[in-house]
Amino acid sequence: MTEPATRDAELTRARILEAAFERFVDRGFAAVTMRELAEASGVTKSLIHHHFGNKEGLWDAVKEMAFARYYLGQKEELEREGDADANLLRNSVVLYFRFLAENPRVVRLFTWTHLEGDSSCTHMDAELVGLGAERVRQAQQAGQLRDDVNPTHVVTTFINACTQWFATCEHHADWPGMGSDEEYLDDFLKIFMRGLQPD
Amino acid sequence: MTEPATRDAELTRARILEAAFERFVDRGFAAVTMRELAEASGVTKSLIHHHFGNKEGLWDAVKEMAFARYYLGQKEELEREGDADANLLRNSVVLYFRFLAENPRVVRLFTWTHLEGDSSCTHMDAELVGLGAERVRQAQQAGQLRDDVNPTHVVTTFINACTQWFATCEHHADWPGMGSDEEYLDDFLKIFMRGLQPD
DNA sequence: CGGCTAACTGGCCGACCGGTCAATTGGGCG
DNA sequence: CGCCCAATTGACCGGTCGGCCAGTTAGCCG
Repeated sequence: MTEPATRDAELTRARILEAAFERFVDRGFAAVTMRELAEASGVTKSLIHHHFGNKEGLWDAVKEMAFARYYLGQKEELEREGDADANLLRNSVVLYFRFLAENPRVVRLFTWTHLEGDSSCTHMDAELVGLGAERVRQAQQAGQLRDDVNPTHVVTTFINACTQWFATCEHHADWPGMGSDEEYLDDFLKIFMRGLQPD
Repeated sequence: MTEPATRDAELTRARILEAAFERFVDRGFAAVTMRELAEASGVTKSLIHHHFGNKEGLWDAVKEMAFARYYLGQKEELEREGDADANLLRNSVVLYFRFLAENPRVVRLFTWTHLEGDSSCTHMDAELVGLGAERVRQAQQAGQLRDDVNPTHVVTTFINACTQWFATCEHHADWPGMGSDEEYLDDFLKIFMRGLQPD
């Protein structure tokens, strides 16, 4: 990286955060060293301690930053929508799937976070799922979706099906019979949307 | 742990593997030390090196053991079945879901493995999914399932929906609106099975 | 201009890491 | 019994870890 012409604490923090985000998400908290992060962000190890306290503090800051980006993006999409009908649900699935496709690091970040039992994103996630579930509930009451399933489970089902797809995509990329991202999405939507049609 | 009365290489290996499995799966490869594993399995660090070469060798052996258990169990279930109809698919979902519920460490093992980009289980997984997809294809040809979806995607969809549920279960255990394992499974099956009904 | 504070550096520390090696022990086999 | 080899031990190694601290530098404000 190019050196900053002048001292800028905010810029320095951002550069450290970006380098740490990449590496923590790619290889995991324990496998990344402070020395490596210092070199990658063009500062000294001591400076990272100065700004973030210790390694855990840096990791927390990385997660907070990434979660905030994710949360704001998702919430914006959720609130942009109009009437709660079947098409809205379909659209939400597509948007979520596309978001994950374009932000593979987010999937990995959530995976690491869940593995280490960190619950710092629980409330954020709960709120987003709650908003989605409310839309499903409205569509159920409008007779647009079958109403004998828990709206929260509807949202969770498609989140799970999308998230796990990208969590394992390198793994099954070239299996026989496995299609592309878009083909999987199409087939999932066929099953999911017909499975939710009212009687 | 109690000490072995007599020297038994096979038993020693098994005890090391078990202690390593627990800890690697709970906290990840990089966060576990050889010293800790030695103490936990009641042997010296040198003995672990004697039996498994180095830390990576032990991790590989742990994965190999766990994958073999998983693979044999799943294959047995897949081959026990009778005619390929809709009910068989439903039953496969239930069996897979129950297996993950009873073996939460397996979910974590796969998650770690995927995160670190290890493809050692790719062929095993591909074979199991292939077997399942073949059953789906048979049911499609028998007119028991809709035939305008890729059979591999059908299997992948339910695997993803089940796996990710358990990968995040601690995370959403007490969210408002979220039901129990069985309630989620019921709702997923409602959506999934109706979504796959032939026209 | 001068001083104060925060940004930033380099060197150092004790702890602990994975791994090695020579020595010891014990069980099985001729 | 006595040999032999694998199982097992404990001491030790060089390297690296996260963190600390005393000192330096640059911008900002009065």
